[in-house]
Amino acid sequence: METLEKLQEVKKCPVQYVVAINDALNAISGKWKMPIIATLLYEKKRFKDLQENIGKITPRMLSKELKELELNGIVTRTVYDTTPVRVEYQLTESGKALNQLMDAMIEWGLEHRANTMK
Amino acid sequence: METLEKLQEVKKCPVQYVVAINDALNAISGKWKMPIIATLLYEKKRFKDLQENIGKITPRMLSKELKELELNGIVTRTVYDTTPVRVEYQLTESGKALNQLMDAMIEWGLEHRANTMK
DNA sequence: TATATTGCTATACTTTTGTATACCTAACTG
DNA sequence: CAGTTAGGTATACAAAAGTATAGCAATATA
Repeated sequence: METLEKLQEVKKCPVQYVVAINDALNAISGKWKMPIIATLLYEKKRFKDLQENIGKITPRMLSKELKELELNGIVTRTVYDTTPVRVEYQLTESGKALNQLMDAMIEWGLEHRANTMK
Repeated sequence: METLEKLQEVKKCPVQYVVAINDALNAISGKWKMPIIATLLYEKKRFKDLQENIGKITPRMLSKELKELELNGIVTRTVYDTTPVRVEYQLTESGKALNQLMDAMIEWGLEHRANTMK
């Protein structure tokens, strides 16, 4: 019986699902990833634009987060060979698809507030 | 033009949405919340059951996380006045509803792996 | 009486995450 | 030629998150 339960659990949650959830968490966790992604959902932006849009973020954090997002395939960084150089950040397909995930979070969040207030 | 853009942004993302996303992030962020919630999705459990199911979590972390989850309305804690006392943890409606959010994360995660491998 | 189990808490520590402040290069602006 | 802008980096530090280890009260079990 115990073994059966374990088997059912395994059936319900294969390893790739765990990995998938982990990837998603890595994509959105932390203080600044959501603001950055949300800003880029609207349109691609330059470093300074992001800084101004987001507000209190330090250049160090913005730089660090953008690097991580790029490494994780959420954002692409394009350097234009103009003078002065322009650097543009935009969401990849995966990055844009986070929109759906944000919707699911909003849905849950609103419902949760409704639940806990009643 | 700039002001218009700002207005559009506000329209697209009202404050309650930001709050909702924040609530969702608080519910699922960190190393242990997902494992705990996933375990409880299956059925309500006692402290020791959770410890055994999850594996390497220390009692300190489990205790801390459960308290936080309870405070945030994700989990309820019930003490049965038996000898010895039994304490059972189970998901609230909001807690159970995180299932949908997990599905969205899995969907995104799988698609993301497919994207980045191609 | 000695040991085990449940449901934790206490203390001290390490690691990760985020902040503050200053600075750099290359170009352009007045 | 001093100051500004873009796109950052370097260094030091503070705060948050997580780990390791020990212990405790109340019962139950051998």
